[in-house]
Amino acid sequence: MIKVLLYEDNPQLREGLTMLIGGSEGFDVLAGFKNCNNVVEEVQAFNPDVILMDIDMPGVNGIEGLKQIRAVNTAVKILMLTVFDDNKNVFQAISNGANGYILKKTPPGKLLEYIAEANTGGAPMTASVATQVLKMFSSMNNEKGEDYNLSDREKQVLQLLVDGFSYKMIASDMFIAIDTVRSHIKKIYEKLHVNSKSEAVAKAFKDRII
Amino acid sequence: MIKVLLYEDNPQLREGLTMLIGGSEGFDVLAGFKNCNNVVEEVQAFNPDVILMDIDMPGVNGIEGLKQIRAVNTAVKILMLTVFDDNKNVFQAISNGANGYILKKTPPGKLLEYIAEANTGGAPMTASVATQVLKMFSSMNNEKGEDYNLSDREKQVLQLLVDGFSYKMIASDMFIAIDTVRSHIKKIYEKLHVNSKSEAVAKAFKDRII
DNA sequence: TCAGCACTCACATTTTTATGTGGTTGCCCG
DNA sequence: CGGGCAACCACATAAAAATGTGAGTGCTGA
Repeated sequence: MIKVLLYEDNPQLREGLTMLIGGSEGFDVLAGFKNCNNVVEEVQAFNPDVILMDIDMPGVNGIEGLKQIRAVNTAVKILMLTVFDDNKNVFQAISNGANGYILKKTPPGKLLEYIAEANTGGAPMTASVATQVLKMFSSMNNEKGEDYNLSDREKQVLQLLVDGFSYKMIASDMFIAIDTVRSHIKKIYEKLHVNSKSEAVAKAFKDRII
Repeated sequence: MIKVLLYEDNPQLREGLTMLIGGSEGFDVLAGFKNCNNVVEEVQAFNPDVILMDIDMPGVNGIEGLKQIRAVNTAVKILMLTVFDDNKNVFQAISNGANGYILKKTPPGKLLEYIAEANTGGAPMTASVATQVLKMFSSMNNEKGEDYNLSDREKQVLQLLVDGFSYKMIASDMFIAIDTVRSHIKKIYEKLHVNSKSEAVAKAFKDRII
């Protein structure tokens, strides 16, 4: 039995969802609320498996509610439910630990499926939302700079530098002499056009070499 | 009629997929290939709507194939198909413009649904993959974990360290004595729980202090 | 087969960092 | 008004890193 908590300001929709979900085999609607003003207390009191959270609500909105819940509970599954799949809200929601993001126009059958999916650790998303997420993701990560073509060994050394290892530690970790570590590092500096450990580390992060 | 192109090295699976998809109403399998060695030419010749792309193939693998296609064609929908939902591949795939990422264990009915969804601009994803994507996303965007409460001056010094400045340079840049730089840095190390410049730099990046 | 390159190691020297132990100012807040 | 703290400075020493020069091995590809 999947225990569901509802947050939705529209009384008709809230009723409708309660009927639909509560009337289905395997689902139980614990309660429904019209805003997130006491969301933390309510979640703690009811201890649901899945929360359906509308975004556009008066008072404390869904994103804010999501944050508040996540501040004290990272286990409960939270499905954002909204009319629009606007970029900003999607971004905010998933950045703050929402487990899924579905549109209100989702057909009833699908909705139940999504809730079940979220409950078992999935991340149900309306297709259009998924598309947005992928776009955001790829736009964020596309500018891998140059290659610097470090050799495997050099990459390995650089990784250890990033992890805060000293030359001595790297040497013992890689089973080579400390002087060998030195020459690797000298080579790395040449390739990255830097001349200190910390610059190399910074560059490794900036250019996502590691 | 959705025109589909298949890339899958396993002959049985390729045949099976061809049967399944080609035998379904509204779908047409144009061709199937066992590797991506001539992927660009093939895609241009057949001009499919959707490409099903296996990741683990000998020769040019699926990720590489994806890149090559995207270099010349950003319109065709590409669905990655794989046995594992390992982090690295998912990341690579979506960073390079895949439209979806589904596991081979996906039931036949779902598969057709996914292809149709991709064709209409959706981003079908196996739930476990979607979960991963959300995790990656939120881990990339989580606002600075701890605070470490560095003072303004300390933040300034750390910033210069990240920029590759030596103590001497920091001193002249900030118009303070090198010994003052030292004491600032010692304090920073205490607060960040590190004991070397490069560790501090790494932490600055990881925890987005800068 | 020969040049190029990655990888390995050695020795020496200088520079930079890290650590420790002091101290002085000036500000804010109880 | 006095304690706490950020910011400043000094001296000393040990450890680590950076730089230079040189050299052997083994693989690869022209």
